[in-house]
Amino acid sequence: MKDSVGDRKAGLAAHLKRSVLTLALEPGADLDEAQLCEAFDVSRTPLREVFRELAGEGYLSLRLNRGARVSDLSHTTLRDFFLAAPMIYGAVMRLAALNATAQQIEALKLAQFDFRDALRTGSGAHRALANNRFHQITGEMAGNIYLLPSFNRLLIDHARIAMTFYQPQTQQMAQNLTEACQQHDAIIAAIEARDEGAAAQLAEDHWNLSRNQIELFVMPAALDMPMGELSRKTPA
Amino acid sequence: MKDSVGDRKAGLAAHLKRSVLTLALEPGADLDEAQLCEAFDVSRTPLREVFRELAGEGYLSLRLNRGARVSDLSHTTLRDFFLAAPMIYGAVMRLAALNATAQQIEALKLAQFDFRDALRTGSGAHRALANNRFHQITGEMAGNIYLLPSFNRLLIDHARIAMTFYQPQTQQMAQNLTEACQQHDAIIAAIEARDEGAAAQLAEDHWNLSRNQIELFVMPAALDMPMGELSRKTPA
DNA sequence: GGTCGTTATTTTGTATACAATATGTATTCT
DNA sequence: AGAATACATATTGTATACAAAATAACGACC
Repeated sequence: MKDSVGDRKAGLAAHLKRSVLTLALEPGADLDEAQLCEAFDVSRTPLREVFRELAGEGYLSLRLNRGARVSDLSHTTLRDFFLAAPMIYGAVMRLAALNATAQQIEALKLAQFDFRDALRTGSGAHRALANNRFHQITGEMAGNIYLLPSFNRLLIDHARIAMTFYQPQTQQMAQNLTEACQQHDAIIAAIEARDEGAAAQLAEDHWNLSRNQIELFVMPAALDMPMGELSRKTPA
Repeated sequence: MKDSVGDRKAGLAAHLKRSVLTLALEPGADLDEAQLCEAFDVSRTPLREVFRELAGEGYLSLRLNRGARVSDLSHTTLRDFFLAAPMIYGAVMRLAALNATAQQIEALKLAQFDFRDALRTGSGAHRALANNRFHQITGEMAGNIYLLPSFNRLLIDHARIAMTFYQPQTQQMAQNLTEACQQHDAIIAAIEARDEGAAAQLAEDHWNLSRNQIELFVMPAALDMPMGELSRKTPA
C-alpha cells in the first residue's frame, strides 16, 4: 500500500519532467532542494541523483556550487533546434517504420487516442504531453541508441516551444492542430505498413506543419509586405 | 599543491572515460565502488554522482540494486552505429565549418598534432584517444546542443570499435591510418576555409575509410568469393 | 549616500552511519 | 549426491551530520 522510497523517487522524476515539458517550471527556473525533499519525502541524496539523471537527459542543468535549474531555451537553442530537428525526426520515423513491433504500434495508437482527447479538452499542457508521448514512442520504435539521445532532447524542447507558441487563437491554428492529428494517424498507418518512405515523408510534412505553426507567432505576417507599410500591420 | 576533492572527482571521471574509450575497462565490466573510492580517495557519494553523470553520457549503465557497469557494445549496437554515424558525422562537420572559432581551430590543430604523434608511437590507446579528441573538438565547433548528445555517444563507441579492430597488422591498414591522418588535415583546411560542402564531403570520405578499415576485420575477404571456395580463405 | 570589506545565514557538496537488497555459503532434507 | 531453504556476508541505496562555498546582511569608511 505505502509506496517505497524508490517509488517516490520515480514520482519526483516524473513530476519534474512533466513540469519542465509543460513549462510549469519555466526555462532557467532554479529548483529548491529542501523544498522538493519535503514535498516528495525523500532525502537529499536520492533527490540529487534524480537531478543528475535529468540533467543527463537534458531537462535540467547543474552548476557547481549553485544548484540545479531548468534547461534554458534561448534564441540560440531555438536556432539549433530548427537545424537539427528535420534530420533527426526523419531518420527516426524511417527507422520506426522498419522496426516497430506490434506491441509498440498498439502503444502508439493508445497515445494517439489520448492526443485526440487532449485536442478536445483543449488543455495546452495535456496536448503537449500527449504529443510528446506519441513521438517518444516513435523513438522507441526506431530503437537506435545513438539517435535517441538527440531525439529525446529535441522532444523536450519541442514540447516547450509548442507550449510557448501553440495557443490556438486563430482559426488557422486550430485547423493546424486537426491536421497534425490526421498526420499522426497517417504516421501510424505508414509504420504499420512498414512503409519507410511514407514515414519519412510524413515526418517532413509533420515537421513543416509544426514549423509553420511556430512561425505564425515568431514572424506573424510581415514577410510579404511592401516597404513603407510595415508599421501598420505589425502586431502587438 | 594538494588537490581538492573536486579535482579528484574530475580525475576519477577522466580516468573512467579514458578507461572505457581504450577498453582498459571492457564493455560489460562492472565497477567496484569500494575499490574506486579507495583509489581516488573520495567517498561514495561523489563517486556515485560521477557514475550517474557518465551513465548519462553513455559511458556506463546503471542497474537498480546492482551497481554500475561499462556500456555494452553488442552486435545490435554495432548495427545502430553504422546506421546513425554517417548522418550525424556529416551534419556535425558541416556545422563545424560554418561555426568554428579561431580558438577552436587552434585546438583542432593541436589535437591533430597529438594524433600524428600517436601514429608514430604506435600505441593503440593513444591513437584512439587522440582521434577521439580531434572529433570531439569538431563537435564543439558545430556547437549544436541537439546534435551533440548523439554525436558524443557515437564517438565513445567509435573509439571502442577502433580499439577492437584497428590493429594495423597489414600494410593496407597502416596505409589507411596515414590516409586518415591526411583527411584530418583536409578537414582542418575545409573548416578554416568555411567550406561546408568540402567539410561534409570529407566527413563522408573519412567515415568510409573508417568503415572500410573495420570491414577488413569483420568481413575479411569472403565477399567476392565464388561459392564452394569459402572455407579455404576464411581467416583464423 | 554609496562602496567596500567583514561577518552571519543559507545553500551546496562530502563523509559516514544505517537500511534494504542481493549474493554466497552452509545445512538440511529427500 | 542434489535441491532447497535458512542464514551470513557483501553490496547497494538512503538518511543525516558535517564541511565548504555562496549569498545576504550589516557596518565602517570614503
